Amino acid sequence: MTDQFNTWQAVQGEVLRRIHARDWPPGHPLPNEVDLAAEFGCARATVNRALRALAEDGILERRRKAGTHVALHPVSRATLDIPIIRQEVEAKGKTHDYTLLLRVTGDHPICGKALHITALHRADGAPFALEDRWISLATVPQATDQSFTDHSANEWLLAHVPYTHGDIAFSAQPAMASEAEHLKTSLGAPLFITDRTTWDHDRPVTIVRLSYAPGYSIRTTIGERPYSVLP
Amino acid sequence: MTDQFNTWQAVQGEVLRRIHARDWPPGHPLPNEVDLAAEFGCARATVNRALRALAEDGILERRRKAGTHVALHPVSRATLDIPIIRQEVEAKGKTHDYTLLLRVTGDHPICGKALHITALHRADGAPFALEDRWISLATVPQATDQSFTDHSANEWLLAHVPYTHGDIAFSAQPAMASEAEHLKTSLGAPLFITDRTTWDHDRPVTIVRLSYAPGYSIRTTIGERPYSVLP
DNA sequence: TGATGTATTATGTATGCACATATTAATTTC
DNA sequence: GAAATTAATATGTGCATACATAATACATCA
Repeated sequence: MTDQFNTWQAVQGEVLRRIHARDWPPGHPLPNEVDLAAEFGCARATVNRALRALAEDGILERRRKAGTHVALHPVSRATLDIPIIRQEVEAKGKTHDYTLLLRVTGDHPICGKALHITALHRADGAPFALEDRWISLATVPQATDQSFTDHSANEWLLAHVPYTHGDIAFSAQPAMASEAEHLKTSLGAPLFITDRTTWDHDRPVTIVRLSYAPGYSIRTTIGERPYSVLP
Repeated sequence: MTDQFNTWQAVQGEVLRRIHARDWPPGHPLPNEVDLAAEFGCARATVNRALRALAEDGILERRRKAGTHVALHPVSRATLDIPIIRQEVEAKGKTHDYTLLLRVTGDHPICGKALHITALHRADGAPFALEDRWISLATVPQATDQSFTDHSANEWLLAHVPYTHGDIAFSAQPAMASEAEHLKTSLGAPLFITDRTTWDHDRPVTIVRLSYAPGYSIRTTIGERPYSVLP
């Protein structure tokens, strides 16, 4: 016990320091929790807390009995916060504006009988994103009562309809005629697209495609963590 | 204590169930940890573990003294795993192939004196992604000794050079002349772009732009979690 | 030799307790 | 009445202990 590291952040900082200093290079096994706890002069639970957090970030790999190793290929694990569009626009210091373009009922291969909505989001008056959404009426019958003229379906759904899980895909697609028209860009211009499907257990809730105006990007960070909290 | 929920997963499942069932709608306060522990018949630490995990996922918001509330706008929090390109290609069941196109030294506004590398990644022979990279020679002098003809800089850096943090941006950009040529697509075609910068403390390590061939998308899921692990 | 069962081991997690800390609410002071 | 002080409270975290569980390593047996 050369030093005292008695908070889990301090332990985590010291482990990170050793990894960065290449005392423990990629693939290298760490001492077991009991030994580390003895060395750091803290409880095993504290070491566990620190190592578990690092494993969740993809920096360490842990297997029962096999022990803890520094990840061989430390996949950059980034956390994306996907806000509602109004918040996204307002976070840029611009005013959000919303126009409903279409609201009809129709059939969708996944949603079944569904409300089909198209809307345009603007930031300071300029086109920001085009929303093309299907809301399953089997799962969300109360959507029929909503006009979606004042507030976006995005926001109303989050606040009033629960979901258990979903999936998102990001891609780059050429602007189709309707997209080019509403986003005031040229046909075939590169658009950043997000396709999202959300479910409540096994029932589809909504399927939405957001086409962002040219110049849009999403940003995030990797490995940003309190570093080396010395005791 | 109506029922016994003595694992943190069981507690988490029950809390999620109540949120989804709208017993606790968005913005609603939860009972404090002591009361929940009494109700669930478990230790407070177990409740804490469950609620902390939900807060990390953005489902709950917790503040000391103020208590725990169901998130008002449960921002979809998605975790992206950004693998090295070889793994990404091989995960699709294709064979990865790599060609170094350029390797010169030059100056970069952020990296300073740097190694400039351009390379093409292929999947089953078809262009997959174009890599345009600067490696700071002040931070990574040993890069000079690497030819980068056999293995990608991507992989070598991860295995041999530590970094503490970085940032990533995703966007859609029209193909420039060199991109169109190497990715065998037309000028101005929509490309999915990732720009990444990594740092070791305050020193830049590498700056890389990956331009993916048309049709590429990244996918992830939200809220995918073991649900309702009953006791 | 090869398959199978068993012991060992490192992590995973529950418990009860204690104290730390942030933040709100109440109270006092000017 | 406003500002500063104090008290109350919910979460945050540490510790020691115990047992659970997964996975490896070893021994056993056909």
